[in-house]
Formats: sequence, structure tokens, C-alpha cells
Amino acid sequence: MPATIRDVAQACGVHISTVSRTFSAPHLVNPQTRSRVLATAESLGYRPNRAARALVTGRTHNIGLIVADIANPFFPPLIKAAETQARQRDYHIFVADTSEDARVEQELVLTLAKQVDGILLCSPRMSNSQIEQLSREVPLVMINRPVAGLPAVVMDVGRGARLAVEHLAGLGHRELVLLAGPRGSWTSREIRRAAVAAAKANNASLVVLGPNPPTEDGGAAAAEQVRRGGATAVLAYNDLMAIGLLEELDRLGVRIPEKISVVGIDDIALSRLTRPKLTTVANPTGAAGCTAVDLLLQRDAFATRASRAGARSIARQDDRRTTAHVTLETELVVRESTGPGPYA
Amino acid sequence: MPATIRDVAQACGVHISTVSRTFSAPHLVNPQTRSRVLATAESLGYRPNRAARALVTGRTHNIGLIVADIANPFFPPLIKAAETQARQRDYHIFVADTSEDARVEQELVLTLAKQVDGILLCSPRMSNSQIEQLSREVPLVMINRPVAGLPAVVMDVGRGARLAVEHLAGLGHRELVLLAGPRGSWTSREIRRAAVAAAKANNASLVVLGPNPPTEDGGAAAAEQVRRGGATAVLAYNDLMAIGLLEELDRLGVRIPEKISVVGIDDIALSRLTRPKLTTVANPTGAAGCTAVDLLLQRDAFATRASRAGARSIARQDDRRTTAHVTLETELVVRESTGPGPYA
DNA sequence: CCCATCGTTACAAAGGTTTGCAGGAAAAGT
DNA sequence: ACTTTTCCTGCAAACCTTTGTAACGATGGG
Repeated sequence: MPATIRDVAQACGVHISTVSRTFSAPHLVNPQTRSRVLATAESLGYRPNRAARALVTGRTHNIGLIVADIANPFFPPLIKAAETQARQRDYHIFVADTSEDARVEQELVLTLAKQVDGILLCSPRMSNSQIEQLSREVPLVMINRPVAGLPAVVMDVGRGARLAVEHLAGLGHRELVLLAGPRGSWTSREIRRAAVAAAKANNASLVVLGPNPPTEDGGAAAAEQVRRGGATAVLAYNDLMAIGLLEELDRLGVRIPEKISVVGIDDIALSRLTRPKLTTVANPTGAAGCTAVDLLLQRDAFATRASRAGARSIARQDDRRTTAHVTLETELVVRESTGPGPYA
Repeated sequence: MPATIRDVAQACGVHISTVSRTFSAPHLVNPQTRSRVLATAESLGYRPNRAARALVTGRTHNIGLIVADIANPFFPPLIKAAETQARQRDYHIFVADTSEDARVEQELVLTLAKQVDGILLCSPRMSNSQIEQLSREVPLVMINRPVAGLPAVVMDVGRGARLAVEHLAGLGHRELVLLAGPRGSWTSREIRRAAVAAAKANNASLVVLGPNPPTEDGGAAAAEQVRRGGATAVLAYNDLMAIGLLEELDRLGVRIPEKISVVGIDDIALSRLTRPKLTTVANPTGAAGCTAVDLLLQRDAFATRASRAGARSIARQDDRRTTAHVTLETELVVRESTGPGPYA
């Protein structure tokens, strides 16, 4: 029922290869012929069969995007940006959700491996060695986690954490708490490293609580401990946790920001809507999605060229693999959940 | 580099068709041979090439999922559920985002048509005739919009709206406002229909404002008008609008729920976090995603059988198409954004 | 003792597209 | 006018799998 390349060729009186080239290498076909082919293709409603194309080219024009949890509001903007970017390049995106589970993550990569041209691995919980092993099966681009030899786009959360600590110290807070994120998260480690350093530089103490699940519940669960600890300011691994903390502290009768200041990270849409509005570190998630797609496609195009040119270019391919690391800037957004501390 | 069926066959000393059947029709091959094949396949890291399989079977094992806006928190739980369900059935999901644009919607369906076995069309903004036309190109399953002759899963928002209005009337509100959703939305029409009827049945007046974009901004933009109108209670097309309205009314100094009661629809995670917490109509979005996938796969399996059985069964296929309509129940969740009205 | 049946495997065609190669005509160069 | 290019098009192989049909030996019935 659906029109094939053959139908078009026949209806148009040309060979199928001419039709094929009309779509995949237009410069190789006479403009007149081309427009004739295009016209009949249009009238027959012909669209190239991607499976057949993939079979011979080895390129599926699909991209896998693996995230920890679609329902976590951090991810949808990233997914959306990636999807839009990919579509513009005539690629489609498979979205998959690991439920924060490293095992599922691995399984998903393997399953997806043969049906995509590459996978965007977002905030993975796997170990580096697992990732390296998987990268031999399928091109990988990392998001929110640098891995040696693999293209990656990371947000400069270290700087974000430092800005947050400086902001709090500047407000007169000396006793800080850091609510760490999930085990296996590079972002969490990075935040911790930077926050500890910044605290020391600002003569503040910093207690690390965690690891915690990166959810509201995770934040809420830490509230009691935070309150007991006597700290006057908290930096949370992400906005969701910060919001959970906010809620629970409120329930416990602790006023924010009068009693305790809270800073989140991510600047998800939600953080503008809480009471008080959340002070947070804005992450350019959309840009991250776009960039990751570009990184993959860039490398993909290169791989194609390399395989045609032959084995000699493998060295160059490796070159590229080590170079592509992109860091995106973060920025502190001061709202209402932070206020003067005891040393103000 | 990746192992093909041929490699397995050779390494195993059997014909490729035997290997093929080992995977796609295990009962046709001797258990001993089968386990031998399985073993060598495992050791070679062989995974069937889906493109090649799709080429001959005509089934891609992919599903398209088209939503208005991934970043709208209504959709992620649905996407997540659909993705999980699909994966369990060995299918993968393409997610695409239309930016609330009917034209993009159509284009997306056409683009996706040839590379998926069916498309889940979520809250479409297209006209019914457009949808019917597209359904001739590719199997369609509707979500949040019943279309004659097409499988659909809808939420009983009519009942939800009625419950909301009854709740408000019961609290002593007589002057209600309905913030309508976007043009083209079946859900919005349905809510309106039910709300109008329920208002009349409860001796309340109801003014409809809209259409509005289904976003916070859409809700915020209506705040001034709501306040001027003198109504004491508002039902919004969705939670996002309700929250936007909440925010803006607060900014204008209108206290909620003392001065005006607000009810949303959807019960997105966010609605638990606003101040005051939002009274809303809960929609089973996750169940909708699962059900839609099942509906599609059911029909898909049938189409396969039918095409093998020959033309005679087409009539039966049509039968199925008209039958599959699933309605999911909704439920009112009373929180803090609604309170006693002037006639209490 | 032959034929039919059964369970298992091999064979080969088919599916839609891309692409290196070769051929042919027109354009350019001499 | 003849050769060399250039431009375009046709040919056919290849990509990897599924699946209908045929072939095989063994078993059982008549």
C-alpha cells in the first residue's frame, strides 16, 4: 500500500537509483529530473523507508536519550530541547527512563545500542568502567558527567555551588549544611567538593548530609536532622530536595528564611512557585540537550567519513573523542528563601 | 563489526534460518539446537538487527507518542508510563513535542508514520477530519479525545468538572468563572459542557473566559478579569493555569481562598506544593499512557493476523476499531484553595 | 512394504534502499 | 573535427532478516 521508491521510479520513467539520489544526493541529479521526481513522489505520498535505508547505510537516524526519571522536572526541558534539535537534523529521539537504577541503565543502553546511532546518557549512576565498556558497543555522549575519552556536556555546578555558599556567607551564615544527592552522581560529588572548598574559604563550617534520593521526599526526610543540627543555611543537591525541605520545615514550624536559609540547584520552573520562592542555581538544561545532540551528530558524521576513508583515520577519530568536552555556565538566582544570618 | 545472523549460523554449523527461528519462532526448532544457537549467539554478542527485521516483517516495534508540550508537567507521568509499558512489550517510544501547534502535529504524524507501528496522539489540537485523514496513513490511538472509529482513552473530565462545580456550590458559591483551555481541545469543550450543566443544576451562574493558553501565563493573564468580574470561585482548565491565577491574584492582593476559591484540573505533582495547596481534579495520567499502549498493541497484533489471513478479515478489523474506547475515572482532591462562599 | 505424517532443517526469495561502477551524451578544450 | 571532461543516469550488488516451500530421515498405519 505505501508507495515505494520503485513506484515513484516507474511513474516517473526513471531508474530507482535516480529517485534515491534525488533525496540523498540531490546535487547528482539534473534539476529538471529532480523536480519531476519530487513532484511524482509528492503526488504518490512517497516517503523513504527508514528501515531499508538503515539497513544499507548502517545509520538509523535515531538517538537514544536515557534519563534517571522523566517525571523529575529537571529533565523535561532537556528532553524537549534535544528532541527539537534532533528533529531539525532529521533525527528522532527514543526517551527511556531508568528509575534511578544503574542496572536498568546498563540494560537500556544494550537494548538501544543496535537501533540508534548513539546514546545521550544523562546523569548516569553507573561506574566509569561500566560506561567505558558500554561505549564500545555504541557511541555515547555524556550529560552531567565527564568521562575520559567520551564527549560530554556538563554544567559548571562547582561554580554554582561556590556562588551559593558565597551568597550565604555574605548574608552572615557560618554554619552550613549540604544535602548531598544520590550515590553515583558526579554532580553531587562536584557540588560537595566545591561547597567544602568555598565554605573553608569563607570561614564557614559545612556539614554534609547524605546520600539522599534526589526527590522531595529525600529533602523532607532530612528536615528533622537539619533543624536539630543548628545550622542556619542549607544548600541542597537539587530544587526538588530543597522544596521538600522547605515544606517539611514549614510543617515543623521553622520559618524560612528567617530561621533557616535554603538554596536549591537547577532552577526548575517549580522553584518560582513555592512560598517562599526558592533561591537556586540556574542550570542551562535546554542548552545541554541541544549541545549533546550536536556533539553526537558531529561525531557521527565523522565516524561515517572515517569508515569510508578507511582504517587510517581511526587515530583522528580518537582525537576527536578526547577533545569534545563542553562546560555550560551556571548562575545564581536569588529569590526569597535566603535571608540574613546570625553574623550579618 | 557487530555480529550478524550469518556469523552465528556459521559458528554454530546451522543454516541462518534456524538461527532466525531460534529467536522468532523457538517452538519450530529442536531444543538442543536452540540452546546451542542461543549459546553461540550470546558469546558473539549477537542481537537481531531491527532494521532488517522491520524491512521484511513490516513492523518496526516502535511507537510514536505526540504530546503538546513535554515541559508541561501533565505529560511526563504519562510518557513515563507509556515508555515503561512499551518497553515491557519490547517496543520503544519516540516522543515528540508539538509546541501546542496543530500544524506541527500533522507534520509530526506524517514524519513518524513510516517508522512506527502506530502513534499515540495526546490531546491533539487538530480537527477531527484531519485526524481521520491521518489515520489512513498510520494506526492512531487517541488520548484525551474521542474520535469516531479510532481507539481512544479519555479521562472522564466531564464528571470531574461536575464534581468541582458541586464542591464549589456546596461551599456556598453562586458566581463561578470557568477558565477555558486552548482552542481545539476536546477536554476543554467537555469541561465547559459539564461545568455549564452542573452550574445550572446548582443554581449558580457561570461565566466562561477563554480560550486561553494552558500555561501559568495563561492563568495569570486572566487574573485581572476574574477579579473585576466579581465571581467568588474559579475552575481552571488545568492546574498550571490555576497556579498562574493563584500567583497573580496573590500579587494583586486577593486572598485565596478567603476572597476567591480556585480549583484546578489534573493534579500534577506541583499542585501539592503551592500556597495554598491546590484543590483539583485528579486525572490518572499514568494509567492513560499504559492503556493507550495496550490499545495500540492489541490492534497491531490484530492487524498482523488479519493481513496474514487475507482480505476477508478487514471487516472484523473495522469492528475492533470502532469498539475500543476506554474511559478512566477522575476524582476530586480537596486541598486548601477552596473555602466557604458568600452563600455558605 | 509403501505411503502418509511428523519434526526438523536447509534453501531461496523478498523486502526498500544506497552506492560504486560503467556507459552515454553533451559541453568544453585543442 | 576530435579528444577530453563533465554531468547525468542506469545497472546490480549489498545490507540482514523473515518465511513459504522443499527436503530429509524416522515413525506409524494400513
